[in-house]
Amino acid sequence: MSDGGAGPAELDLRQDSLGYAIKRAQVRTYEVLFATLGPDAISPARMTALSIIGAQPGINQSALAEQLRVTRPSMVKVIDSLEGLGLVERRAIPGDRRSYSLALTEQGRRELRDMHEKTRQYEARIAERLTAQERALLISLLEKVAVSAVPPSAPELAAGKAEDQGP
Amino acid sequence: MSDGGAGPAELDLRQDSLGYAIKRAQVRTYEVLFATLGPDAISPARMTALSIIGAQPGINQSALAEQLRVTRPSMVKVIDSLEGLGLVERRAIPGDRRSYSLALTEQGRRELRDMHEKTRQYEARIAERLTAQERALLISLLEKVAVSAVPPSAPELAAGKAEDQGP
DNA sequence: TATTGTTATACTCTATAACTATA
DNA sequence: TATAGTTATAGAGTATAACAATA
Repeated sequence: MSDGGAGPAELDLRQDSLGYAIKRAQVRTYEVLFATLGPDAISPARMTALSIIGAQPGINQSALAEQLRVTRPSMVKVIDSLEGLGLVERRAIPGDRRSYSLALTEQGRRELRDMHEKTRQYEARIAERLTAQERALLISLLEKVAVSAVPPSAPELAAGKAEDQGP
Repeated sequence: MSDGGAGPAELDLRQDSLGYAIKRAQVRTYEVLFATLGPDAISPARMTALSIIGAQPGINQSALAEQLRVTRPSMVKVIDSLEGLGLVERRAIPGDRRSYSLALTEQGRRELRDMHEKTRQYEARIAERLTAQERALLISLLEKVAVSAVPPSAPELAAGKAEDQGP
């Protein structure tokens, strides 16, 4: 084959690929998310951080970093920005002066409620072609993928390429 | 609520969220992908570019950029790196000296075949908890999400935050 | 004029390594 | 010694703007 082709579609990596189907859906949902939230929205990782702090007030940065799957240094910047926006507070903990207790400010709670309303629209849009049953089924099937086993030594290998967990 | 909490889990953005379920599954599949491919693998975007060039030999950079959903300047770097690795060639087109005809080299074809074998393992791993029927169902449901309508003016708003399309 | 590819530049996000303070 | 947070630095990936060559 002198034209540089690799032959028929057998070698098309996108053909019958669950991984590709997930990635494509995720890219599209992010397009819808950004369009729904508007240009001034905080990033998905920040949204999730805000949501976790709201749901688990008092959590510290290390535990939050673990849940978001980012490193501690990366977490610092996220909290810095959320604090700079007046959405989150670092509060001193009486018993342990090494760490902070993270908490939402009043403005943070307002922002979270507003985000919750906007993400309801977003959720409706990305599921517009699904019945309620299909949507629930899709979520449960995705859960099964999300708990698939990572091969040995995977965390290390994947370390440099990880992505944050976002809505 | 003086502890900074936002109330009960109603405001947990990750609760009953299709968007979050998709993102979580995608993050996990990438962990498995990187672990399966090993540390020296080319990036998912490069893999997809290679696959598209293999399936559509002669495609030019602009058309490829469109399929990968990246800008032309970004495409230049991807092709530069694939050419630097000896996997892809820019060939002159007799009729139009503005653009190149992209084609795989022999090494590029070998690389693509090798990637195809590795991604088979990867696909098996991420689907390990699914039956064949569930896997097919999941893909078809994800397709419905991937074609969900982007709200008005979405492409512009999402432009600065887009991600590449990967396997 | 429109299209293709390129360069220059900058931004966001993430990581690793080394450090300080505290336990 | 171990843990929490921080700083400094670097790398990958993406974008926009401006430009040259060609159609």
